[in-house]
Amino acid sequence: MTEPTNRKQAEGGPLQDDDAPFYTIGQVSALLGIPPAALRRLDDQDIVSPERSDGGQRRYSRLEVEQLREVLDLTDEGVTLAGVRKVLALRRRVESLEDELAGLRGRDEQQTSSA
DNA sequence: ATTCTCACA
DNA sequence: TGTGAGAA
Repeated sequence: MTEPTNRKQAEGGPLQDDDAPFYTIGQVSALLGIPPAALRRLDDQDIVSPERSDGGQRRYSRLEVEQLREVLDLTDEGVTLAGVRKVLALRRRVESLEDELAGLRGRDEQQTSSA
């Protein structure tokens, strides 16, 4: 294996490895090449809001860093923060609809196979 | 040394 | 969006 396969399989919630490692705002800003102030803006605008630890400092997870990359792609293309928020809302909407569809599909398979 | 909030241009 | 003051 060339990659650290430490991925959990069946976890009972949003408590995965991608949510565990927390980066400081400084690390993330260096990693993404954007000023800390920009990260704080994103948090204030409810686009990517990291958890806070002890003294109220932002702690970014891997997942949030990835979300940040997506946001940067959009803003680089000229999408405003308000627009990004809408894109994110639509993205969540699609996910929930996909889940709902998966559920309906499962129910339908029961009927179809017993018909 | 870092990060936080708030304010200003 | 970037910068700086002042506190933690």
